[in-house]
Amino acid sequence: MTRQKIEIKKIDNPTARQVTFSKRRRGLFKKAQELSTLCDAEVALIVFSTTGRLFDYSSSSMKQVIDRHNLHSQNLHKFDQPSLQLQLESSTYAILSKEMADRTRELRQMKGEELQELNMEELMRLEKSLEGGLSRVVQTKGERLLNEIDALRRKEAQLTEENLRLKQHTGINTNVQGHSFNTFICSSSGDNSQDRESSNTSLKLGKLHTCGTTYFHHLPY
Amino acid sequence: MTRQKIEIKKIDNPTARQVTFSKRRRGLFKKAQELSTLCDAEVALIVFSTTGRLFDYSSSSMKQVIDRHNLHSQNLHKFDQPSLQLQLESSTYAILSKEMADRTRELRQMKGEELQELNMEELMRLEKSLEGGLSRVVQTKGERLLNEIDALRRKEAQLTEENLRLKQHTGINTNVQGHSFNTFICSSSGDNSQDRESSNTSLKLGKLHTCGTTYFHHLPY
DNA sequence: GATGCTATTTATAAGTA
DNA sequence: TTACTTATAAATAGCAT
Repeated sequence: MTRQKIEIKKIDNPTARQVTFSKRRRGLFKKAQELSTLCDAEVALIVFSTTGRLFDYSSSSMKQVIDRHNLHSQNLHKFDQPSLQLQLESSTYAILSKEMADRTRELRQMKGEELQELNMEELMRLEKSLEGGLSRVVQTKGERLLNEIDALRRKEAQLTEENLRLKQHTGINTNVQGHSFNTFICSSSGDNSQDRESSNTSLKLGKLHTCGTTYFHHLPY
Repeated sequence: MTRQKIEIKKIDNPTARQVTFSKRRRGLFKKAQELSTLCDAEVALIVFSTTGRLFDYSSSSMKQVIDRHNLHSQNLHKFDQPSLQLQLESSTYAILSKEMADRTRELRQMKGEELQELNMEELMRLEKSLEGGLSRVVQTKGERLLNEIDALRRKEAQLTEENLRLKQHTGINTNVQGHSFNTFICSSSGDNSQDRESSNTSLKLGKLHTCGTTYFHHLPY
């Protein structure tokens, strides 16, 4: 394909054939890998040289891909096993397979793909579902963060107290100020410096919920 | 590899990913075939798209290549003689079940359930995913609605013009008022009785409005 | 989804080391 | 066999349809 265009037919010269095999094999495997990475596809490639050497590649596991391939192609000739057991298996497989397809599609749609096949009503239902999920996720995240903050604040209080006790014991007089985490994080509103107990958690939760999406994005998480 | 060099990592845009998949898949299969022809090699290639579609190629027969591959790699697990067919099937079944479970869980999590088993990082990733999906859904909805509105406007203009012409021809002086569609959509109580065309679309719009999630607020997505 | 169109990037046939 | 080089053929990313 370069210095000179070549015809696609078996290369006569064994040496040249071997060289070409080596080069093109690499190219092929590279392309296979790129396809799987770029397009999130499952790829398996098996090559035997004339001399019988094996080269293979699989984006996941060769066994998995081959199994999956068997599944797909067995649909074309699934008549060849009168075994009842097998029949049952294949029918459960069919059911599973269908459910799988449904779920996959639903998942992709929740990620905003394949929307063209939805009508307006379904689109709105999807939107509602996403809003619901998002709101719950955001709330969970908020709760999680508040809990951590609360825990930290307790620890702060505890440490401060301990500190104080130590200072009294040693008679050293250092002035250590404890920052309120509230103030630190949500400096928007009033002065919260005196609430060191969890009582304000519920309050904050409500606030989170109301405020909606981006809340703690500036937190060091 | 052309207009611009691309990085080999999963393509974010689903549409672009699909296009690339289609193009590169062809290229890959062509190369596989060329290798087998030029170098007299035995080649098997299996590709599953993200959507689960199967594409395969084999220079001889897929079964033959896979069997040969098993021979070579069986050094690693040559103990599984009982029934290769059954083993394959039951393992595929296991794989399918597992995938099914994964997908079900992911789906539930997108709907805001079972969030407790996610750590903060996963939670944030989920949030991002939801935001992305929601934004795409909202955008699709908006585009769809705008298109309909546009179509209706055109029809309105056309009908109005025709109406005028007819009136001039017949000399009849009927007073028909053309509603602005804007007005039409936003007024909940209006009298729509004179819309004789595409009444079903108008209806849909009305219904949508009633369904009333946020309406055009999201359009600029 | 696919197809067609470039401007570029890649792959690679031949040859050389 | 493997590793470079180079001129050229192929593949393909980004767009438009």
